[in-house]
Amino acid sequence: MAIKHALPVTRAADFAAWYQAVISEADLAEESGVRGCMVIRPWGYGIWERIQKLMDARIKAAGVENCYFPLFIPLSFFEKEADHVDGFAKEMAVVTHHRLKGVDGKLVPDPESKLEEPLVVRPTSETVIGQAMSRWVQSWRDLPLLTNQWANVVRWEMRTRMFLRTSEFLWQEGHTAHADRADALEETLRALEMYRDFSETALAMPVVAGEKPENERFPGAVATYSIEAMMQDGKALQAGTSHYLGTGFAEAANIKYQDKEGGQQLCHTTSWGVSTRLIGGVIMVHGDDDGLRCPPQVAPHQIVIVPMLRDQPEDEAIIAYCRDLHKALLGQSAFGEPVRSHLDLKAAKASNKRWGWVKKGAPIVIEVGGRDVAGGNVSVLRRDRLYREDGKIDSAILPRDAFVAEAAATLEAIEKALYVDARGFLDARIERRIADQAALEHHFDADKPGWVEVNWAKPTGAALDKVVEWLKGRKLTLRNVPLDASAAEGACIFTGEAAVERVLVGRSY
RNA sequence: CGGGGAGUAGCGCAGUCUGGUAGCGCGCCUGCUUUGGGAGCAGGAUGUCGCAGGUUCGAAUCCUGUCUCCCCGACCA
Repeated sequence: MAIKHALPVTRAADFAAWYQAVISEADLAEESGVRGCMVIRPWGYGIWERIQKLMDARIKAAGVENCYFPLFIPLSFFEKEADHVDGFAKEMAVVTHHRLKGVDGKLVPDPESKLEEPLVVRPTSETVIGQAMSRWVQSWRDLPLLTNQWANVVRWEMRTRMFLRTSEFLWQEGHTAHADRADALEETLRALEMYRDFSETALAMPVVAGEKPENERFPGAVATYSIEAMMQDGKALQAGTSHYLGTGFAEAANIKYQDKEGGQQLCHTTSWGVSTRLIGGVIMVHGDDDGLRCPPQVAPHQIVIVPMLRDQPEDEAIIAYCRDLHKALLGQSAFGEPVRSHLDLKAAKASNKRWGWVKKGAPIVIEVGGRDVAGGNVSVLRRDRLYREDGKIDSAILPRDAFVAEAAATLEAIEKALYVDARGFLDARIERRIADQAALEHHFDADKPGWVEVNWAKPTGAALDKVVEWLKGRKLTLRNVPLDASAAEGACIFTGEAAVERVLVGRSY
């Protein structure tokens, strides 16, 4: 008998529709009525708050300090860095007036209130932070300058998708200034490694860290690095980026320091960020046909207790038993933090509550009925393995005390199981033996083909454009050059020249 | 931004061609029954038909404009 899943559409039937179903059925986010902008609901925002908390701790541990910079950036700041302008000019929201006026019952911008200089809503903050850095950095003793901000940014995207590409999104942007190239590059790679570790540890989402090819660089950057995660449809998602900006932004914003010899030197700057896009990645890496499977470290509630109430006198005893269980769980510690237990006392039918938490992806759902109370047991549902082999719900009856004692270890086991599954999926779908373009093209005819790692000569300029054009015709993109790839041997798959490194090719979001 | 599709109750839809004052399923509310579970029966509530104009005695329906969403493309840290 076919399993009756909680979602109206399966991944296999329609991956894009499934993705949207998870977001809506798990109450992660919804449409806002504003083009490209979403309302992030408590469960979705709760995941973001967990991401913030864990990432912020890592950022601070690296000696980076949080600040806050303005949402509005004067147009003139942007004009100073040519590549940066080119990169973002097409997608900026611009504020031109500061007052409205009633005309025929409608509110319109008051022509009298036109701004001398338009303000753009930040798409990223290199320019305005650079402005501050130029004041903060005077001497070599002020370096390195390590700052970060948690903020919203706006990019007027042509095509938006919940969490993956929204006009407004939430992120953190680290901005640092250094005395020389080596120090700045080290910071760039430190941030990249921080993202790799965070993604794989906290989100159980395996990634490939590497350097982006020239055509994929951040506008104005000298080098861009990324972590790339593989979604269950085989597409790549750029889940985090880190840029070495050279001295371009320092030049534009006049970030200079006096060195030990008394000379004036330009700083080398970096910037790096991860965003609410990570949540889209978690959905497409861990979700299944019953909804989200939320990694325990970022689950707002790790264990949800659902009392099986029947409007009968024994309900009181069940609730008391659940409260006691809830309290015992809160006293446990998993991943070095108190366990996040939630007692669901909402006046809804127990079975509906259970399926609601399954769809939201709560790692462990506990059901407690009269018989459990009598026997001192709990009924345990692990979200990472919902069904038994026969297709029935895999609900285990365990002694209460044993469950409590094992709860933290179980959460850690779930986190690990999610990672192992996703890692297996990723590793099985990186093809490294393809040596010519015909085979490359053929490979992507398959279902969920994943990525291909090939030799290439790292062409630049027009030669690179030609490669990118060829790939584009097949809906393919260059993802990154993995830092841990083996050395290239032989000819470039695209140009036939001697290969210098290995690059990942795949479809992407 | 170009091509295509769509907006009617919380959700999914019918009704639109052929204008006559809004309906179905699920969900929701109430009651009864049921009880290791995604229940059954009965009754009930919920809509300025995306928004704004226009045509008309009369508009969910016809016309114009506009907003939002989905798919494809272009674009895209």
